[in-house]
Order: sequence, then C-alpha cells, then structure tokens
Amino acid sequence: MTLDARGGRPPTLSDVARLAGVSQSTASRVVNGSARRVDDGYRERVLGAARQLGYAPNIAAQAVARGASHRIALITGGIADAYFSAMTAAIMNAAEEIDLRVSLAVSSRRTERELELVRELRGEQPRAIILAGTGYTDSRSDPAVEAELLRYQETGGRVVLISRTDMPFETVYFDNFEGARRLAVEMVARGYRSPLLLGSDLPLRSMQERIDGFTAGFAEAGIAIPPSRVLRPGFHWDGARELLATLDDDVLASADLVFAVTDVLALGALNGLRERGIETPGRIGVAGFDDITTLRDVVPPLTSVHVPLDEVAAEAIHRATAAPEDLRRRVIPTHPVVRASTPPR
Amino acid sequence: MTLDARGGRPPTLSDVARLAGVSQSTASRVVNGSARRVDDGYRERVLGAARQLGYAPNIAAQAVARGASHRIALITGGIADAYFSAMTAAIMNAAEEIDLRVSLAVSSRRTERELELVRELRGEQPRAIILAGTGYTDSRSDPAVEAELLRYQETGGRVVLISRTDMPFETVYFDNFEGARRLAVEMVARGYRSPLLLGSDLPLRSMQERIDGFTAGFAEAGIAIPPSRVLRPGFHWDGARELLATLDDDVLASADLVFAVTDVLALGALNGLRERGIETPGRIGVAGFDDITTLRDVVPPLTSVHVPLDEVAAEAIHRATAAPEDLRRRVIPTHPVVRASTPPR
DNA sequence: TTGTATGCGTTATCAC
DNA sequence: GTGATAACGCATACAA
Repeated sequence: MTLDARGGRPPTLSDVARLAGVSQSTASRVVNGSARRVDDGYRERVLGAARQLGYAPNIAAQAVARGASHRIALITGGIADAYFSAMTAAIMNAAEEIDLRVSLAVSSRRTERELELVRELRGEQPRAIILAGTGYTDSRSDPAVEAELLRYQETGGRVVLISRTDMPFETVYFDNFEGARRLAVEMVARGYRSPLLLGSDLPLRSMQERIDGFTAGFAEAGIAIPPSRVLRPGFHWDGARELLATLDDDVLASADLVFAVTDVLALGALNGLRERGIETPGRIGVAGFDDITTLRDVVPPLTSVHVPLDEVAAEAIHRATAAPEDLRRRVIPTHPVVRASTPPR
Repeated sequence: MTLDARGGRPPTLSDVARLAGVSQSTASRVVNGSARRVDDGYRERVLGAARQLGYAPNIAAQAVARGASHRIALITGGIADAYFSAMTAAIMNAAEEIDLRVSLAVSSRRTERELELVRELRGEQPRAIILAGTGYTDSRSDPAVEAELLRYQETGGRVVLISRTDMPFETVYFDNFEGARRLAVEMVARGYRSPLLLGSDLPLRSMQERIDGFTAGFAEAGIAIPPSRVLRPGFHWDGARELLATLDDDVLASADLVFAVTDVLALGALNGLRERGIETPGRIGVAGFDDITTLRDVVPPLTSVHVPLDEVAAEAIHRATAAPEDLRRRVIPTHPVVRASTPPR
C-alpha cells in the first residue's frame, strides 16, 4: 500500500483534505495556523492525514497566495572569505530567530554580477534585499544596480546596505574611525611609536576611515604618521604577505608595528614578516581589524578591533523588517581587543 | 509620472501585457523563452514594456505554474567553518553553471535541526536535496531524517550525500584512505619515522579511513603505528591546539610528525606546538587533510591531502540532476600535496 | 466553525 | 503566431 495519493508527486493540501474528509479550507487552516480555530476532532484528522502522507506545504504556492514571502535576500561578496562567511552566518542566525529564510547570493565582488543578482532576487519577492559591503564597489557602484534597487524599493521592497555608503538606502554602519583611533591610543600606551599602515588599494570609504582613525589616535600623542608609511597592498591575504616579504629593509627597520585595515591583511602581513625571518611580535607587532573568530586565534593571537557582527546582523534584519518609523540611524560601535600580537614595548 | 501600473506592488505580467497591448500569453512567451516564436514587433514592445515597468518574473508563481523549481537545497554543517565554506562555495559555483539556485541551510551539526530543515526545504520543492557531511552524524543519523528524505525521494525528489555514508542515498565520496596512504608514503620517503596521529573523537567513517590509510602507508615501510600514538582531540581547532599544548613531553619527544585528519585540526596542532615553544617544522613536521585554500597558506605552508572540491561539487550537482541511468558510483580521488610544513628529515 | 468560490502570477493547452 | 481559458497549490472573503 502506497501512501501518496498521486504517484510520484508530492502530496498537496487537497490530498490531505480528501484523506481527512474535510474541505481544503479547513485543512489549510490547521496546517498554517490561521486566526480561525478548528474543531479538535477535525484538527486531529487533518494532522493525521498530513503525517500519513508526509505532507509539506508548498512554499511557492503559499507565497503566491499570500502575495508575500518569508524570505530576505542577502548579496554578499563571497562565502569562501572569512569575513563574509562570518557576516553571512551572523545574518542567517539573526534571520532564523524571526523565522525568515535567507536567500544567499554571491556577487564574487563583480558589479555586473551584482546587477544580475538583484534582478534575479527581485523575482523571489523577498521582504528585503541586504547587500553586505563587497569591498570593491564601495565608492563606485553601478548606477544600474542602484536603479534596480530603487525599483524594488518603490514596489514595496526594503533595501539594506551593510558597511557601504555608495547608495542612498538604509545603511548599517559601524564605527571604523573610532575603533581604529582607540586601537591606536592603546598601541601608543603600549609603547609603539612607529607604525606601518596597510590600507587597501581600492577607494573604499570604510577602509580609509580605519586609516584615518588610526592616524588620529597617534596624532593625539603627538606622533604624526607620514603618508609614506601608509602602504596599499592588494586587497587580499597574499598581497599583504608579498608586500611585507619584499619591503625595503630600511622601511621595515624603523617600524615597530604593522596595522592592517582587515584581519585577513594582518595575517598576510604576519606571514610575510615570518617568511622574511622577522620575529613577531618580538621585533614588530601586528594588529588588524574585524576580529574574525576564525582568524584571530593564531600564534600569536591577533590584536584587532572587534566588530560585533551579531549586532550588525540584528540591526540589518531589524532595518529589513521593522516599520519605517522605528528606524533611527545608528552607528554600531567597535572596540579594540589587545592580544599577544602587540606586547608592550 | 509614476511607472508602476499599480501603486506599491511589483508589476506583474498582466501589467506588462497591458502596456504592450498584447495578451498575457504572448508576454509570457517573450519573457521566459518558450518554444514558440513571437513576432519581432510584438517581442520588442513586450520587452520595452517590461523594461519600462521594471518587471521581474515572480519566481514563486513560475514554480507553481511549472510544477517544478530551479532550485536545489544544500544542508551544510556551518558556514563560518572553513571546510564547509569552501564546499558551499564550490557547490554554488557548480549549480550556477547550469542555472540552478541554491537554497542554503545550516544544520550547525545538530541532528534535530537537520530534521527541521529537511521538512522546511521539502516545501520549496527543490530538484534535489544535498547534504554535505556534517561531521557529526556520519554514523548515527536520525531515522526520522532518513524517513523524511525517503518520502521526498518517493515523490520525485533526488537526495545526494557528500562524504557521508549513513543513509541509503546517492553518495559522492572521496578516497580518504588512498589519499592518506599516499601522503604517508611521501612522509616516509622524506625521512619521517615516528608520526603522531590526530583523529576525531567522533565515530566518523571518513576520518577513520584517513587514519587507516595513513597507518597503512607507514606499514608498507615496515613501520607500525601503535594505537597509543593515535590521539583524538575534540573535533575543532581549539581541541587540537590544547591537546598539543598540554601533551606529555615524552610522547612528543619521540615524534617527528603530526598528521591530523583535517586541516583545521592540523592548524590547531601547529599553534599548540608553537605555544609550547616547539619549533615547526624544524623539530616536528605537520600535515593535514582537505587542502582548504584559506587554511593552507600559513607559515610554513601546510602539507595536506588535496580534495578536489570543485570536482566533488560538480559530481554532486550531476547526481542531483542527471537521469538515473547516467549514474555510476564513482569515488573522487585525492592526492597528497607536500609543502614546507614537512621538510625532508 | 465549516465549506464554497475566487484570486494570487504564471505556464500550458487548446482553438483560432 | 496569437489569444482565451484552464490549470498549478494555496489562502481567504464570504456565505452557510
């Protein structure tokens, strides 16, 4: 005896209703939890039938009937990347708490791909589209993407940006400047006097703010950081590693600290220094930014600026779902976490 | 002048058809690419109207009407984890190539969550559900999960397992034993004689195969690895770190190599050794398994066994979509990659 | 409380 | 080639 009413196809609500001997509406009311109450006898029978058939509600049909989905779309730069994985994980957790499914899309940091994705995702009629800073398009996003998002917004969608300020939408931003400034103050207190800064070769506002904040922190102690000591390796691990491994001896000789604008870069730098045979943190301390869990636990544990991703994610989900009047612009604070990679000098 | 025909709601195909002055059927034919041809004049007008309205096809409605979606569901152990991120990225890439969207769900390695997810995902009517080895439930999965998946399969779905053999479904498996065996042979050739093995404290078949393969490789050279030299730290980074950092001196004294069943564990071990002040690879070499890109580039670069995730992903997508007759059981080969973390002795 | 009827946005089957 | 019309699976306003 086979269980499914119609061979090879998933059971539908009609199948359940028929087996339970009730109308489809009644079946619908018990499986979805409508406002209306259903007689306990019927309720039992429907539930039993559903279980017996192995019924699972067709989400697409529900979305069509309801005219709205329980999804949000997340466009991220890449999931193999430690920063974006952590961010994605945080957002999925936050979304799960309020029973929102996340449609994940990866732009691989290509603007044209981003446009395609926005188009595609719009078709899923998500409650909101969240774009997590891709790290490439911060200052020069495609106008077509903006237009597409604007359309989406005009037709009832919500757009939330995380750590990017290149488009006029709700933005969750964290305090890059202040976190870096406070880190710099800590570093000065620990005796560091001559930092080398690793920025980004891309014109990213968030990264520049970290440079500026750090510079400001040292300036408070009367220490100026000349532009020549701000280096701009390629955006990734290997760029930083190579830059440090091949840097002029005399530049390095006078440095006692490397501050990189991301943890990934900091680790690249750390490895570049090691390859070169320079003892860290013995001769040169290393500090990063982001405080990604999977990255900071190296030897020596990495000093960094903590970005509370859970908070960022919660704020993003809030902006994605809350009533407009509940939205106040808020910058998430960050704070330095000093670890063994920057021992007192 | 506002563009949308109906204020605040996404434009529908009817809106497009109306604006273009054609029937809904014709509009449908041009926007989706049906078999039927459409007159070029009409075609242009429909496209124009769609562009003007910023039309995006409602995916859910398409899925309902077509009776099938263009999605596959992926259940993975966690995205903040380097191994699973890499796997997820590979699968999303492979899926993208054949225009399949991936619904990502994270089980956080909890079996009961896995059951919930299968239930939920079934509702999306995906073409297939892929479960990437969670690393926890390999040998003792929940019967309820299996039953649920069986139901899904009976009603036309496809189930694909990656690196787990606990349930009777299509499985993509890679050659843990042979990869580890060949790595062991290489290590012997490089002069290593007394390895310490880091397994898993969980009864995972794949992990045991790596231990067995490595042991077999040494056995070929006449070197037996006594059970006492097979350690089982917690499954993660920190477990391995702590174990190595606190291991008895005499156990360590006689060892010249640490082989861990995953790269994550290997890095934990590497850091544990460093904390302890033991020089690597000078005094003790370190090798892992998986060859995760984001993990291997440390100092020293990590010797590992390469698992071709792109191939694994392609195979999984193939099994998820190909006709049943095209399926032949195939084990993906792996191969050792020797790097600086295991210099010749 | 329950059932009937209608609608959601789309595709597919049919005549034209 | 094009356009009515009937599905698809589900939710809901309304009638009973």
